[in-house]
Amino acid sequence: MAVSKHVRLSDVAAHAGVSIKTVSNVVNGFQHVRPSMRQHVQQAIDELGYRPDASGRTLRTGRTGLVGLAVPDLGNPYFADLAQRLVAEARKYDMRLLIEQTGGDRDEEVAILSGRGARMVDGLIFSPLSVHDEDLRNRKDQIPLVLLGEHEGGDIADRVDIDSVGVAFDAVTHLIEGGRRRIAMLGWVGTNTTHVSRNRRDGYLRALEAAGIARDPELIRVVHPWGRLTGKTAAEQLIASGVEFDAIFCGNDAIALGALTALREKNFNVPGDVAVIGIDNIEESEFCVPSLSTMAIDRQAMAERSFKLLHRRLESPDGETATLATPYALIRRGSSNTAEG
Amino acid sequence: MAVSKHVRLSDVAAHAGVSIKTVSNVVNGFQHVRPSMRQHVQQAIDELGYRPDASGRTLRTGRTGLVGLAVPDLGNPYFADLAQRLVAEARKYDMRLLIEQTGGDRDEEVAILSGRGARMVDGLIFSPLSVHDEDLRNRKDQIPLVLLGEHEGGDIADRVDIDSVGVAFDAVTHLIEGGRRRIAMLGWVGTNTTHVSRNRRDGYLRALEAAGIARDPELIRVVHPWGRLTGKTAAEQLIASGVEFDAIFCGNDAIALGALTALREKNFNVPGDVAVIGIDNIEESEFCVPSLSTMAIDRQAMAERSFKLLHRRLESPDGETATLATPYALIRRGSSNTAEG
DNA sequence: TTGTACGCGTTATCAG
DNA sequence: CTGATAACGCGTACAA
Repeated sequence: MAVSKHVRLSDVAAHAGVSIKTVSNVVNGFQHVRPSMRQHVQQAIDELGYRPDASGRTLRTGRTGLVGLAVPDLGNPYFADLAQRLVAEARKYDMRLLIEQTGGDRDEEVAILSGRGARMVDGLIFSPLSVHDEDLRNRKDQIPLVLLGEHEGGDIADRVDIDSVGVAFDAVTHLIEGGRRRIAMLGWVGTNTTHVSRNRRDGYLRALEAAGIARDPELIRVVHPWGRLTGKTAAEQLIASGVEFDAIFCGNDAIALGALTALREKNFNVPGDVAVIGIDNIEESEFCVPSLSTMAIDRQAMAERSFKLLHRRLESPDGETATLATPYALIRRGSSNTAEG
Repeated sequence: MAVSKHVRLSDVAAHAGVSIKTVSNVVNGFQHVRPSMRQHVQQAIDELGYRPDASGRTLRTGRTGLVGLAVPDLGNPYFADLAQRLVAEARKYDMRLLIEQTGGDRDEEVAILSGRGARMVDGLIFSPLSVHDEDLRNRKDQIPLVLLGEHEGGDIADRVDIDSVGVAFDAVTHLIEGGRRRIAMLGWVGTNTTHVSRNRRDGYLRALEAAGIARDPELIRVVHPWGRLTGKTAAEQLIASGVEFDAIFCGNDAIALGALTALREKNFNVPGDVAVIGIDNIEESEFCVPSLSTMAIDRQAMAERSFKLLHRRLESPDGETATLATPYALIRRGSSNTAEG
């Protein structure tokens, strides 16, 4: 230890020959300080290299300037991109982001909801995967919460909503409009698990129904967890099962990229024999061969709206909760371009 | 406001009919507390829903339990993967990660080095891009610093080192051993900028020299910033320039993926006509067509060693600085497999 | 416009 | 083994 003690507000005050209050006024950019005094104090601050202490300030004001971001996995390009935009957005509000990874595990998600240990963040932006509505309602922590993703229950918290049913509906409808009738879905995970899987399956089924196409349970394949390798395996099993199919709708782009690999290895022509579409529009989808048609979900809008909601909630903690919808759009690329087939 | 005041240590103490110190002892798992007393206090804690306050604790102990991570860009899969591992590693030390994005901008990097605003982290893990040695030496902030990446100056701080010269040397030597002689490099950014570019160029040149191959300035192409699109453009310009080449060594995988796209569009056969190798081993490199040969840099080891160094420094702030080397290895894949050509 | 004094919630010292 | 009390650094009534 020993070497360098911290420079305190009182040290600056002593050095400048003024009171603590005056230094504090200068540091916090208070209005009514004489310019000459301001300059004098600023010089003392610079000379001593004073920098305000976060904990003292937090203890006094109750604000940390930190926002928690809880996502399943930063290694997932979708969440990495989202995190990047949220970090950038946070700076506009003079805040910083504390990252938590849940692994999509329910216990982990619940632990984070209850604030894991310490009141350290002013708010939490949370992209849940396995957590239940009751967990959300039962949470002990009272800090502002913004939920990202599937809209499930009622007005538990502010939300930035992704209409997965609509997204899936549009994706599958695009395949149908391309003349496909035997459309497989890769990405079912079972009834008891994530909303996102269920919603995307619902959208898939509704699109089939709207087009008067009968559903075939053989075409709905489990993928768990959602990833490139699991997607590839599921596609291989689909092929091996001998079921007839002319298109694959995938729960996300990672699954779709895995499916593309499987199809290529089995010498299927995409999109000639089989059309493929994913969801997320991760960067790679634009560059793979063939390029992957997908549903773009506006992550920049998600980031901006998350902080808009959070900021509003910090200003007035007791207002009504709000839900903001996230724009999405079909991206037509090679994997579903029947003109090329 | 109004609704829920925080539950303090003293509230628990009053509720349990004991002193603050005793409650604190229980909370912090102190040794010498009677089991019956411990249970009694724990019950009071649960009933009141008490949870310790981070700022008060920090103010007293001087520890925040937060570690800053400063990287150029989380959207880059390399840094996203690194961040993911660091977040996971942090939890083993009961710490959390605060993410900062520098954009590789020097001013931004310097600002983060001086602690931007508040003493809020116990240490900083920093992957610099543009910052100079003098900036590192001049930094005001005294918190423990772990530098990630190119080893440049002396013992400014603890380091987790990447031997970029050696990495590039191995990559280019692999191409040479495959019979290539006209090897282009995509990823030069000019003399005044990042160390990583300079070091990888040095490795490239040394490998050529070791094999007795003359260097050709025409083959060294600028790419800035390092990305997929810029890589593709640089490859297109290389092709358009009419220079003869039979291999491309790329500064990183993103550039290489862009180059692969350009080569495919111009109907080059990879690896038949042109072999390609990158650096980083991002996930996509394994799945693209043809799969991309690359140099794997052990990011898991980097994450573990970063925290090892940080922890050591927190324990003994005045010890000698250490530099730990990061393992790396050649990953042979389709893009350089001459047997397939 | 500037100075004084207090409290935010925690941990550490030291006496009992 | 437990209790009283003093810091930690800051912001802010309130007084001047």
